Amino acid sequence: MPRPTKQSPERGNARTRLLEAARDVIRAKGFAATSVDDLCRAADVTKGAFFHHFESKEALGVAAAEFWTKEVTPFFAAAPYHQPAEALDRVLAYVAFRKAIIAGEIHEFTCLVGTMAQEVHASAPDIRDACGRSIFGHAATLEADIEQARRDHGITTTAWAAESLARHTQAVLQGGFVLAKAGNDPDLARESLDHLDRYIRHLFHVAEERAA
Amino acid sequence: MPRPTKQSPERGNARTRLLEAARDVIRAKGFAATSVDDLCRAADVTKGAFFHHFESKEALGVAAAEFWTKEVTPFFAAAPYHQPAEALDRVLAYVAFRKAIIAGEIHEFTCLVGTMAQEVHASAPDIRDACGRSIFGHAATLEADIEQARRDHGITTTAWAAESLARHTQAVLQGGFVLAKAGNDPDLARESLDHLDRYIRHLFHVAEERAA
DNA sequence: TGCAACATACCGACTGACTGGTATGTATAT
DNA sequence: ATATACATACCAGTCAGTCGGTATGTTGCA
Repeated sequence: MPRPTKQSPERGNARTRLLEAARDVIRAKGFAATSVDDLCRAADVTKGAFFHHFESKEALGVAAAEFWTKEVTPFFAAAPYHQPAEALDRVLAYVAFRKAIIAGEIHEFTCLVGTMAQEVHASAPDIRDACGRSIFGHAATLEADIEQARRDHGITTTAWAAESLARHTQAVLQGGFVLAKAGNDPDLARESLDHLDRYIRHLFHVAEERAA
Repeated sequence: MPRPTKQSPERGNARTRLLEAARDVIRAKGFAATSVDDLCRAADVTKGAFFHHFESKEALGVAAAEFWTKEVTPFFAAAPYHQPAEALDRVLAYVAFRKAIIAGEIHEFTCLVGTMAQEVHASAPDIRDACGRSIFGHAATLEADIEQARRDHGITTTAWAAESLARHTQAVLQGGFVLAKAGNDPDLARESLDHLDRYIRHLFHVAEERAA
């Protein structure tokens, strides 16, 4: 929709710059504490540009969640955890990959949509739902491999379903992020992924030494 | 410190009323989106009273986290999950208890300090640290039972420590809350606790049918 | 016992900075 | 000519925080 502009063609259009700023600033400060002016400053655009592209701050929140989805979907689709031939190995490689990309500052590796959902769940249902679609949509990308792993390993229990385990991986991730923030230590997020890895191996009756 | 007052002795003093209001309003709206006036209105006190008791909004945030700790500590200390004779049963009963108290509206059963920590982790270190003390202090109350269960069941692995598993229970809880908010469905929090229960049983090599 | 001196607990009008949002104007591409 | 993509100035409301004041209880001394 937006055309390239001559004012700052090297940095993309104002809409994209605002969404990138939202992704970065909101993860650090939260949605409510991030003002429209903060975003304009970070994106180096004026307020007129902001309200040209977004009808309201809440509309930007929805767009930011959708932008996040559009960024992470190809990122995970291209990630190396899909390579193992066996489905369970792909699931374990996913967990290992999520652990590996926990690096740098906390606001850099944590999840925009988890942060926003927790903050606005009651006051901005549109943003909350966009965040929900992002999280559960991502969880759904794990289901096929989990289902295949169940078949491969002859798992027939109805105690847990692939869909449920997929969601649980996201809960552990989000919870790890909360603890990492509360303790100001990224290792706290990694630690819970180690437990998740061990849990999944238990579910499929494989030893911990098996390579992911 | 505060003495009883004649102006409104029936509702407790202004400080306590403000902390109760903070506990309830911040869980629903988030810290940044909750204004001092919101809290004064909810607590039925004036702004003068607010700033008489709290030097700043941030100071209230710290006090609210500490108030939360002081409320939940006796609540969990008196809970029935301590009754089983065997340590592992107490740990499993804790998970079952956390699942059982997920009831009512989302903002009623979710965790104040998890919510606040996620929101202010970078902008208000004092609040973040108070939240961290609350979460990790609560986690620590589980360590003795987990350690005892390890001994009872002859678990000698160094792959996971009692301290780490205790923290992981909190991560699963916090992550479950995030998913419940994003999906606007408390069942999403309960679901992850079922996985946690199954994980712990796996770790101690006990069947799922064992009563908690 | 009485009373001055003080401390605590609150009240609510006020301030200046900042908020999300708007109105209007202009440059550029088609 | 018209639509898009901005820019600038501005607005009314809200924000955290301040300040002078009052009501009520406590302390210590005569």
